[in-house]
Amino acid sequence: MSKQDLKSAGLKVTLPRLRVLEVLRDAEGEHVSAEEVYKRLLNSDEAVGLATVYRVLTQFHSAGIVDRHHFDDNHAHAVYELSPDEHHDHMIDVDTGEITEFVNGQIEQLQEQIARDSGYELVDHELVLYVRKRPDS
Amino acid sequence: MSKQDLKSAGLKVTLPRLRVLEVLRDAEGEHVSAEEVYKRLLNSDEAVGLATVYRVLTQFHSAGIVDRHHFDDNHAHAVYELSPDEHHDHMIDVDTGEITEFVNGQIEQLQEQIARDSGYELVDHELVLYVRKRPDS
DNA sequence: ATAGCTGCAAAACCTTTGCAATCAA
DNA sequence: TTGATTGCAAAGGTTTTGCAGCTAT
Repeated sequence: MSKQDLKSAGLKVTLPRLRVLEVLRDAEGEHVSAEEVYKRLLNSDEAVGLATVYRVLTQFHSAGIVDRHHFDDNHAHAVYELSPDEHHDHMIDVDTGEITEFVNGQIEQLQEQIARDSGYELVDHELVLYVRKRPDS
Repeated sequence: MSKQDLKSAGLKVTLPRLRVLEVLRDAEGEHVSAEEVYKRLLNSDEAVGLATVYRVLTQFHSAGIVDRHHFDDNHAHAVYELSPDEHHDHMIDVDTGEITEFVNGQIEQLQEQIARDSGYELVDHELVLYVRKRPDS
């Protein structure tokens, strides 16, 4: 239950935080910016200030509740998604901007190994493939 | 020779562009921001306007002359490096900010395969490992 | 000659912050 | 009650853009 997620992160259960969580849950599979979260809340009963959206998303990120990405497409702005149970990576169509998610255990394993071989432990990682539709053969 | 690189990219050979190239070449192994390139040129004979540095770096990036990264560390600014002959990935120490480069053919191959299996061709990719020094065992 | 390039200052953009009022615990 | 949270507006930092003058070809 989401209220519990907030409490265990040391965050008080407030309406704005629940609203942001709600938007993220409804955005399943999408990658939304702070601005986008803000806009989606404007159309609902209880709006939330943009500054608060930014603050809440940052707190969620620190708490491991959401993942943040800086895709090279969206030059400037960060996008967020609820942290998935199973980690996944991203593939972005450079022509359409469409984002596909994928999971590859072998790559995950290799990353662990590379870090270990260099005397590190892997804390996090980000893999993005920029791709283009292959002409039909 | 670098002048030729510019010409084949459809860019006129101008002093500002050569200066930026020079800074990037001298920064071998570093990952420098536009601001940083600008600063390094201030101390030289021929300074270059900050706007021009941004424009030139963007053009170089489009031309494939430089790689651009948005590491999650440098929250805001992008960093650049001359495109290496052999592609490499990055490992960032989350405590110190230190960046290490590495190459792993197996991962490269898997990426190609993932893209192909989804009907895409791989245009580019970005892999960053966020790591922490392992306590000595 | 002329299309492209540059510098400057201003604008655009995303994100953070100060502060007074409000709220959860 | 009281420290945390919020909204607003202002500020901050990076990057882009308009424009008049300059330059490479």
